[in-house]
Amino acid sequence: MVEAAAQIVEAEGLPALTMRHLADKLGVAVTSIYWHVGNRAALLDQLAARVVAEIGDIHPDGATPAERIVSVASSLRSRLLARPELVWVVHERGRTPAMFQPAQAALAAELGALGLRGRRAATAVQVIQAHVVGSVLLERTVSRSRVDEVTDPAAWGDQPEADREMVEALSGPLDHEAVFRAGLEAIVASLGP
Amino acid sequence: MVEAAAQIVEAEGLPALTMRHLADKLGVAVTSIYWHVGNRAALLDQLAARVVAEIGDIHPDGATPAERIVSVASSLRSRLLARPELVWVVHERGRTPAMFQPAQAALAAELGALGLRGRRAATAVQVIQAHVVGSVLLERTVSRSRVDEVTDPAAWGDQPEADREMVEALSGPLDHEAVFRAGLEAIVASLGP
DNA sequence: ACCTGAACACCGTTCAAGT
DNA sequence: ACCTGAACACCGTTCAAGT
Repeated sequence: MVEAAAQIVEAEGLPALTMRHLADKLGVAVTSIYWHVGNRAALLDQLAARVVAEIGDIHPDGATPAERIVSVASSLRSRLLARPELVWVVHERGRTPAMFQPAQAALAAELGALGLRGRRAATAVQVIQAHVVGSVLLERTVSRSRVDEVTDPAAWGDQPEADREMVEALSGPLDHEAVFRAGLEAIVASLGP
Repeated sequence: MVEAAAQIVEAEGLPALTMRHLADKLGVAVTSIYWHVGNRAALLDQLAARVVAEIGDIHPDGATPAERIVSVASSLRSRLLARPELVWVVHERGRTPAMFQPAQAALAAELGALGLRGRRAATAVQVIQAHVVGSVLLERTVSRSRVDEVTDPAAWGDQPEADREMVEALSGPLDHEAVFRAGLEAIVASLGP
């Protein structure tokens, strides 16, 4: 039942998850769903709980603290990218902090190994988290938008002295992986002594 | 009419913007709205266009390129934080790239002054943009969530060797401004020679 | 040119009724 | 314990009809 709901959300988007659509998929009357889950909000909460558990299953990898920080951030990123619609449900139900808590704990341990403590460590955890979230959101944003807008360098037209190669790099297909890595490296570099 | 819609969205949230609610506020029949704007999607597009124009009105300030980069990122951040619900409409209507384009152009100019060109400059623009977006999203996320979750250090309980002061800093009220500045400084520092 | 009410298909949800 | 159909209040939207 929750599984069927998850399939609908990931395949057709959250708006497609109507109680009637779900009932049809299960071959059951709409009202039967209410007996099992209460209502739509409760159903979304169960969906969110699943994703929170999945995303929270962190396994840091690497020989040094810096490598393990990159590892945690990278796997967090790829998991968020793998289930975008369900991650959105988590956010909408206000469970984002719970989803990120295990990654925060893992990052905290590595930052401690780097000698960072207290408020400085807490800030570093959040900077890394913001970078992961921001780059994932931008990557998803591009895939949502109309191509003619992302691709059209004409939007830069009123700046004649603009760097042509850069404009093209920002207008064409973006290298999200490179952006993610560059930002992460800058952050990790700032942590050192 | 678009103004009334904007007020509803910012004050009561996007779900509260129903055609009937808007008609009531305007003292008019529901169907009259359709004559003016077509349908709900078109109304949201007009709303989005307004916000895109507002957010896009960038005025870099500062004596050095680095200072002006910080200025652009900071004013972008505060504008996004000032109208969260309407910014969300922009995102949902796929106009996020248009909303950020002027900031990208301003950042590009400053990066050029720092000697960055081509793909490297394009990546830097996106890293900065991701940082702004990520920190804004996290700040908004916290205000949405149940307090007991954000505040409860017990979630860290299974890690006895955890840094107490850091856990408290991550559990209590967060200093979003500090996170924003720390990340931005790390990124800007990575741009130099 | 602008506004209206009636009507339609679609929502989430409740409830009494069945097995 | 589990499922059902009928019914309700709410959506967005269309359309013929008014001024």
